[in-house]
Amino acid sequence: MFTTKAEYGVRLLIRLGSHGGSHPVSLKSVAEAEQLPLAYLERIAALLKKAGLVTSTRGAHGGYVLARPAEEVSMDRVVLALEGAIAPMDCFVDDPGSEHRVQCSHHDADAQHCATKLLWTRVQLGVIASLQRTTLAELVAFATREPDLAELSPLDPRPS
Amino acid sequence: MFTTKAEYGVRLLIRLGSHGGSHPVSLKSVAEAEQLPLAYLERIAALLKKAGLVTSTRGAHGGYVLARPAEEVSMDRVVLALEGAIAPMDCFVDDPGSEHRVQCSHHDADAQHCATKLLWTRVQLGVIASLQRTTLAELVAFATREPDLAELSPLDPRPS
DNA sequence: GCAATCCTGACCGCAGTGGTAGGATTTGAG
DNA sequence: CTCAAATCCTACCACTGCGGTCAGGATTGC
Repeated sequence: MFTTKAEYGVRLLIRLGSHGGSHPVSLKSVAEAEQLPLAYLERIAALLKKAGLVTSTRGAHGGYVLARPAEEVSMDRVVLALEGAIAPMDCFVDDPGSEHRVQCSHHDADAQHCATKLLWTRVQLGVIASLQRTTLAELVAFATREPDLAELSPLDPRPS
Repeated sequence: MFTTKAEYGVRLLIRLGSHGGSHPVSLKSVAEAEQLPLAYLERIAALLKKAGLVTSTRGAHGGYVLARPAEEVSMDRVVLALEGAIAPMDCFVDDPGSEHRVQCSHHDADAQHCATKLLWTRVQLGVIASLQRTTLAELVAFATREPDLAELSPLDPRPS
């Protein structure tokens, strides 16, 4: 359904949200803490930047910072930026520009009363509603509590 | 997210539900009516039969019949039978036998407070809830009603 | 017997995912 | 000024799974 881009991208945002925000966070540190490949994470961060969810500063001691406070970041925009679309069926492209455009496999005039369209529309609304209800701040709070497993530095809960 | 197995399988069930149910419906007729490849549809029908959603009669004039009335068939069981799992993330396997078993990428004890787990759980519940609310009878009624009513308001979001 | 139909296994092209490689560019620190 | 740290960018690639085909076998009504 969703790919690892969404998984890794959300984890990256949680790391940025857990950080104070005074100075930027490098992808290298996130990749090491989350055990993710750095080169792959770079391309994921590019998606988030293109969507305006993060800002970047290049050069030494550069990195990424959340463009807006975590409370104002709802996960539907995040997943949309990372996955490109939120659609339960591949023939089901949600074009935000126009109204609800649906390219069903029932391509012709038959598509007007395509019954599966009704089903996938409900599923899509269910997914988007679940994502909209969740903010990044909520996930950050969930990730940083229960500090018994990471007492010394709650931002760096590496075991071993 | 979902594959064409779900799309084709649901359409097959709608065809079976639209039929009276007196005598079985052959896959060949459904394949021609829906413009689907017969050999592929056969394997999809096997999934529905294995899940106990349809019954089959072999031989000449054989075919498939709904195992239960369409009102008692909720779409979550249908999609589960066709897709094998309803999970927003590949590391997210819903095992109905035990409790919520989650194999997150944070594999070890760290998975206890894995923040993405919270997000994907909500999405999964949203999808399953949307599917559970929809019955096959509802889709059959939507598919068999007059087309002129559908053409007037194709975006008609009436929940009825 | 024969045709229709369900059933089964093997096979296969293709697109996308997940990841790598290699570099180019910008910037702070010494 | 130089170097290292970091973001950027493009191309490349192995692998998996999807969508589909093919061939054949098993079962039944006429």
